[in-house]
Amino acid sequence: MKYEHKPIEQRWQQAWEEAGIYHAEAHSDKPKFYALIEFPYPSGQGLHVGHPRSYTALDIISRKRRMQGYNVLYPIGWDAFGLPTENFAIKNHIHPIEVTRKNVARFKSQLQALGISFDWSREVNTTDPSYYKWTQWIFLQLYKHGLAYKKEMAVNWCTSCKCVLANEEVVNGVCERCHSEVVRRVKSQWMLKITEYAQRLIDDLEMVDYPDRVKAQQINWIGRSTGAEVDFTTTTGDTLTVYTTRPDTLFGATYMVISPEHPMIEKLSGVIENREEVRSYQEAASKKSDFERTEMAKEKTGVCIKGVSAVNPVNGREIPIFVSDYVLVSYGTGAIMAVPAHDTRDWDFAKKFGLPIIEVVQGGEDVQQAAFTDCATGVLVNSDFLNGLSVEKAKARMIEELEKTGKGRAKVNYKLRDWVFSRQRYWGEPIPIVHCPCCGTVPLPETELPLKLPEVESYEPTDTGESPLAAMTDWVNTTCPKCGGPAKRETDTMPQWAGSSWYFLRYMDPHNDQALASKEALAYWSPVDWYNGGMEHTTLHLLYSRFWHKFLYDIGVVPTPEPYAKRTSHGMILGENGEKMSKSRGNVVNPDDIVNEYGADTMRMFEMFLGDFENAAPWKSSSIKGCRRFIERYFNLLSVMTPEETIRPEMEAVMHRAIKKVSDDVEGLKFNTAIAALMALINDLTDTGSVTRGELRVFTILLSPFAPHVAEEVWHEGKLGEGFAAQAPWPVYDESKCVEDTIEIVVQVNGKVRDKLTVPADIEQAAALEQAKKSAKVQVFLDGKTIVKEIYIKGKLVNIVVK
RNA sequence: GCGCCUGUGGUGAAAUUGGCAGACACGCUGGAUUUAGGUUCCAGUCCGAAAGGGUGCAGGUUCAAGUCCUGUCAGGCGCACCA
Repeated sequence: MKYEHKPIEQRWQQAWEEAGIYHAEAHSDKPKFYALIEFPYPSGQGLHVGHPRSYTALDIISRKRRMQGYNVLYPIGWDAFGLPTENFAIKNHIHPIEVTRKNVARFKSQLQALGISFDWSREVNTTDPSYYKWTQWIFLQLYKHGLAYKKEMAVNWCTSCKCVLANEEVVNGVCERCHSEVVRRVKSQWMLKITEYAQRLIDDLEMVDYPDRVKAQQINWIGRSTGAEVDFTTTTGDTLTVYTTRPDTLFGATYMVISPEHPMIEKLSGVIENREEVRSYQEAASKKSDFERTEMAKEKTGVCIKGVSAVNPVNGREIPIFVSDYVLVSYGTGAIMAVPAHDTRDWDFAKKFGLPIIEVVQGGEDVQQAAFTDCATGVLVNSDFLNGLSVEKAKARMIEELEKTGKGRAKVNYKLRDWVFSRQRYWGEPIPIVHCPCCGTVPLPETELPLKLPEVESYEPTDTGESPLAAMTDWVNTTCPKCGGPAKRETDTMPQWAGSSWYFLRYMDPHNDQALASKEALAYWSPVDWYNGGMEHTTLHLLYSRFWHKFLYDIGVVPTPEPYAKRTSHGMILGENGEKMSKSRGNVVNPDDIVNEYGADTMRMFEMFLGDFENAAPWKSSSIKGCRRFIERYFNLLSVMTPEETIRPEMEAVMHRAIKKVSDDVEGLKFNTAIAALMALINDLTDTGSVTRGELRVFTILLSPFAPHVAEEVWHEGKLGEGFAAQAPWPVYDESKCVEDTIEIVVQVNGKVRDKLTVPADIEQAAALEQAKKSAKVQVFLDGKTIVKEIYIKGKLVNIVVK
């Protein structure tokens, strides 16, 4: 019988579906296991080879868990709102609903062809009104708790998408999605107060099992810093508050800098002598894109504000105030005290404008030549009561002094900004808010959810910065839920991150129309036990959803403070040339071609065998054959199977070791070495020319999470057991059977291998050494030398050190 | 600048965490089966005749280092005028 993947894979996919064996049970006495992968955006390109890497990995885990007696939830859905769909729809004059429906159908068939054991009965779609009803509901709760607010502010505006972007979506000054220029625009935007959760988002990382690199990146992004706010008075009698992480250097402040957007400029415009100069600088700064403004190593620019100066609160010294765009309005107080001796940016600025540089921390080179920024070794000088203190102590002492005199206070700051939550596009969740001329901003009553997107012909983005929904007057004009008078709907929609911030909750109870999920379902399934996804979402989706979940926890909707107990991250699959796969590079591989030619089982094995799951791995088409060959060799075992139900004694140790190796490696995401172990095992089995039914049964179970279709076929053809292979109990290894009676140990002389001995596995030091010294090969190197030291590592080696 | 990761045969990679470097696979070489081979099977395959030498480079710790420490080079990822 020849291995033919197509009929085998079709047959079992259908049989599993009909039997519904991958459906999670709503109630069960079994322990629960919730495995989650990042649900895909159903793009027009279809499935990418990167998708199956993640999906197959957790499929293997999920299948193993089922076989270990867990009630497993491994769901799938569609993160289907988003710009590519909308743009495609506009270009081709097809409604986004229709585009989405088609793309979903394609993705679905592609995923089903891979034999991923998703529970398709719980499929969700973020664009489904019965789904986004609850996205809108969560928004209303955020609004009611003061965490959603509308604010006029400078935002990132993508010139191509014609839409605002969150800070997280701007990469190197360009749009993360389309790589077009991002400029600053002042707009009224809906914001979510993620900053309110900054500290908890850091602290609670302690409660979860995430890779260190993920935690580090989130902590970095949140960017906590500790320091002090210091109040400077101005010669006009106003207060200018700055934030600094180096209050110890306050005596070295020789000038101040405020950002071009700082409100003080407006306030003091009457006394500023060089108003025009300042104003034109402000204008120039506002025209710059984020990229221009933050470009590295650029020349500092600025203007000295004439007619007003600041007074250093600790020494009464009067110092000039500058306006410069190297100070950001969005961080701290938008104003700084400049200590050029100990800050490189201030130093650059001071040098350019000829400002004094006063050393207050000793220990570096000449501060006139370069700023000395090392906090660890310096000692304070020129600083009155701080003189002689270490930087660390001086910081504490200064804060104490400031608090005592009321001129400042300890302060913690975060780089994290609030989340810009509105988008000026059609294909997103409408924000359920009404603007009433009498009542102001009015939330839609929950009973009116979902607020559906209007079905219209045209939804092109506008250049004016208004959402396309604004043009749909029938929809926009409404009545105020509060006073009943005429009012207008909010026309911005939510970003794509909205629907994905809570989708894992919906899977727990996907058809509930009373709540986003029932209390019972949430209590049973929470938290997600294992979430695998890409590193690229670390400071986007992963952070956003942790924020939403914490909020939902606070208002009593969900039972756990963290959504995901364990997070792992797969590496990217690169093109065969080692570069990122992309159309322009011409190195894209279509997963359909592999599935057609070699079969889903080979495709799955191959992607898992590629390399370390957590690191990037280049595609290597030549090794697909190796996986296919392995599956064929396995399939052919059927023809040499003998009817014995037992495992032959000489196979016992290799068998148990393979069970242990595969079981452990799967848990540690070491799929490549788990497969290597299966390959080694089949080599051992085929060396003997035959296999017993008992051996083939164990092998089939071990293989089935990786290559479920062929395993199922062999299970039935070989009559290896009742029911499906996919439901067979996972084998348990016997530690005592993993070891052979005799082992080989290495004998080294001075660290060099000189002989290998076959000895009883439990041999003790004295016996091992004695036998080692008897070896003729070893004696050559001992001859005429004195033994200085003898080392014995049990079961491994003997090392004799001679002189 | 800050944070993180990687560097091992011709190739993708392993190495029980300090104990035989190169498992497993691809490729290649030779042989067998076959009318044929882009099939299957068997043998070989880090370099070197050997002694020996080999994990980006230079040191160090250790009986023993791919693994630990110091320095350095190269590549990648994230953040970045965050005071």
